[in-house]
Amino acid sequence: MLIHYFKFREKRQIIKNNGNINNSNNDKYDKILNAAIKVFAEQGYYKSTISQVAKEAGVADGTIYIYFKNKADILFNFFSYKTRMVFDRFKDEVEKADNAKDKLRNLIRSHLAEFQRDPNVAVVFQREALNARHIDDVLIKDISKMYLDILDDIIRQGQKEGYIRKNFQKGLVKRFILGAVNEVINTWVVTCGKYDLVSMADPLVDLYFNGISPDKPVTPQPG
Amino acid sequence: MLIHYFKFREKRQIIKNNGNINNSNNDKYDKILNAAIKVFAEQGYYKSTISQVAKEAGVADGTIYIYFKNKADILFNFFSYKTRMVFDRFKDEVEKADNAKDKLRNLIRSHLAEFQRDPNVAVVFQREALNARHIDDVLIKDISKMYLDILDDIIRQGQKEGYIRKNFQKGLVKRFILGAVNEVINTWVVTCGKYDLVSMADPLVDLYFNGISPDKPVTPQPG
Amino acid sequence: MLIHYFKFREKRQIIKNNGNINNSNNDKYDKILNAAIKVFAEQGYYKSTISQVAKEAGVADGTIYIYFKNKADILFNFFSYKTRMVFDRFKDEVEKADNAKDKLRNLIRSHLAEFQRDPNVAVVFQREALNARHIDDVLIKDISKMYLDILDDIIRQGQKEGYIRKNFQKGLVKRFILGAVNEVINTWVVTCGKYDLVSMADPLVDLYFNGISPDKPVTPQPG
Amino acid sequence: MLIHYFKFREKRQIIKNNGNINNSNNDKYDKILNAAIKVFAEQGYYKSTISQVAKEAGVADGTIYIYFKNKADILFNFFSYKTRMVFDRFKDEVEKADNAKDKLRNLIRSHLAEFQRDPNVAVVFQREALNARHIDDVLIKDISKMYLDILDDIIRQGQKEGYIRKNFQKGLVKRFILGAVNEVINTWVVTCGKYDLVSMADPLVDLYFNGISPDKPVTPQPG
DNA sequence: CATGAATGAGAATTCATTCAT
DNA sequence: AATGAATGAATTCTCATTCAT
Repeated sequence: MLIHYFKFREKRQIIKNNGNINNSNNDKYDKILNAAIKVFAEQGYYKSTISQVAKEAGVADGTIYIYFKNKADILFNFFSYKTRMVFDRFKDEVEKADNAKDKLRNLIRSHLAEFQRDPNVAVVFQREALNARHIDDVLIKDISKMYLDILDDIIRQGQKEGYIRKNFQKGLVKRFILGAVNEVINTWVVTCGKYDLVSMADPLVDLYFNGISPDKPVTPQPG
Repeated sequence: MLIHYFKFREKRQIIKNNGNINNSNNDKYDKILNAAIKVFAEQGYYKSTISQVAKEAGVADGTIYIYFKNKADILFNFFSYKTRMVFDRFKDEVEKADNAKDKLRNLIRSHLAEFQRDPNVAVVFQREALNARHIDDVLIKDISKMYLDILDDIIRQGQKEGYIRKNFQKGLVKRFILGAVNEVINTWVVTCGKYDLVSMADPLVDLYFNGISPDKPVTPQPG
Repeated sequence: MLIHYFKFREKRQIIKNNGNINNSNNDKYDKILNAAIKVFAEQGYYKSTISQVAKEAGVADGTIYIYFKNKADILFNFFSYKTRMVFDRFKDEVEKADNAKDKLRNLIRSHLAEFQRDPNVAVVFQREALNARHIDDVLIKDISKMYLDILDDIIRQGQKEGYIRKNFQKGLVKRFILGAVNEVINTWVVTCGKYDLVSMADPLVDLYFNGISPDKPVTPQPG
Repeated sequence: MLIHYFKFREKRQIIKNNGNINNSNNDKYDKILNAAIKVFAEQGYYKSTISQVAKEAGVADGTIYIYFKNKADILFNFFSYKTRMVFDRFKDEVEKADNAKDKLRNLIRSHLAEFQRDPNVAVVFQREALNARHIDDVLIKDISKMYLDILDDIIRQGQKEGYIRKNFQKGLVKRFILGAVNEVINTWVVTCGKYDLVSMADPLVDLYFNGISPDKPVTPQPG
């Protein structure tokens, strides 16, 4: 599926790049993708119809099939195009910090900020990524891995630096971190964005590092 | 919606209880529900068809409509009947412990054990609960709340006992705990249950309490 | 179809007469038929279900198939058994009068009285007879003919007696009379029996005989 | 329901009017409606299936749902679109005459002519209007009322002019007139249009005005 | 005879996708 | 490229009828 996708993507790249900068084709691609995200966010992927997406995008039903292979391909493009962009931004933010602690803080902050900035993307990502994960979609696993790889680097660095202890399975810690952010986002989404999501970043990072215990018994542990 | 459900449930109770112990009606209700869970787990709710569920259950398509109002009602019954049972068991396990630390450990353990015991239930619950949450389903919110209420009690008790610090938003901590277990379960589900899920309980609880920091306050130690 | 029916009827006669006077089988046949009439009257034949009829009759769904070949057969029995009884009573009433004028009045009176007495029978008869007529059902045509034959006799006698003029197609006059009563009944049915139907008999017969003209120019016409 | 209908109709008007004179959209709407009328006439509304209508119209099943909301809506459109047209023609014909007698004659003539011209319309109208009347359909009652209102005007005028006597319930007379035409049409329909329906108009109107009595008051004359 | 759970053929309806314009 | 009417496969759901108990 992924291979097929990239073949297809290639073709689209041609479409997308075959002209001037204010490429109107590219515009339409984005218009449809954004419309789809909105509709998918509101109704879920399966309950959404191509007609609804077309209407939201202000194009004819048939036009969608010029820019996307089929309905599933819209979701596919969402994950690869949209989220890849987002994850790249995460990486950039992480790079800006020096130590693991600040890197993790930056990751969580930009993660929450990104999803707060575009709740529809948040909804679709959170919901459909989970679906796709269970259905075993190569692309999704790829994308999940991107995030986990960022975390991996941070943890490794943190352990070197002594900010992070070493006596645990790294895999578990990554789930622990990712799961908590996701749940915070999901809850925020369900409340329809009633509070400031980014303000959750610091308390959350605090919990990551120090847990819920009041204060730790200080037994010295060499780094 | 919940009220409607209970009215309907009542009717089914009559069917389910009107006979001997080897009640074949009850059998069929369970047979269909379990078949549905299996099919839903494999394909997702929307891609699953009634015919597939019927075939899996070894009954005719029409038979399903004797025991369930419609396709959605199967999911509805799954959440209320199946998960209510599960959550009651969680509560029982929690009760068995005295202090908050042990209670949380018991909760996480039984949670992981339960889902390891029946991975299909796990898959459907994790995936469709999230879907339903975004679509605002009263029942699902009810069920989510049950879990969060258990956590609430534990945290409150832990704060009294001194096991848990007080300087945080309780809401955030609950997400922090729930999100991490969920992610651990999801990951396990995606690997098709290749490792022992329950063994994750203790390390996870350790992370909840102590976080990822080493046990003593450290000064950054360049690697 | 009619032949088939009588074969079937025969079998039922056996059922109906195979015992004591308070034959409980016969009771059940009537109970179902009456329940069906009520349900059909409320919802129409096609929208009514066997389950509804069974519930109304206080029997199990399957029991209906002991007394009736299938759903259509219930309607069939309604027309043959119920309406045949009614039409026999019409004939009796007509016989009680001597001259054509009184005979027609008696017919119309008993017709309206009968339908007023049992509105459900009226509804089903009026509605389904028309349906059946267009679908060309032998039995229905038979029954319609019974009524028209009564009318035929009356008109013939009236013409002999000089009460009824001769210069018209008899067929048309019969439609003219039957159509008017039917419409009066239908209107009454639609108003849910809000007024006294029988009181319409005399004015209607007056219209049959004298029409809507104020008074006729008297040109002598030898009988 | 009527309101809902007009909202829907509006949408269709857009479809129907958005083009050239040989509007193929309009064609298809008519093609389906006429096909439906034919199929409904042959089998009755409930026994007819969408597939049959589609086949008769030479379109795919799904196409029907572009032009009609659902199966019931086809019947609905038949009554409002087709019969409204017919009734307007009735009114026009009535207007052409001066006195009540001629007006009634024109009404009956055009009524019979119209139904003779298109027997399928006649069948469906006669049968389904009756069904709908018992089920209480706003539109049908509306349409029935249109006819009764025309009659009302004629009777009122006739009473002023002296053509029609005054000593009766107007409601009854209207049923009397309508019922007779309907029955004449129904009988003609059942015979599959074997004779000339319009030729029944004059004798029928004669019966309306003069009834079945001979032209002078008679003393019973034993046959 | 009576029951009513089970059946499965059949109907309405939806909607992704195509293709002539 | 863009359109949107048309398509028909696929799905849900109903309900007359059967048959084991």
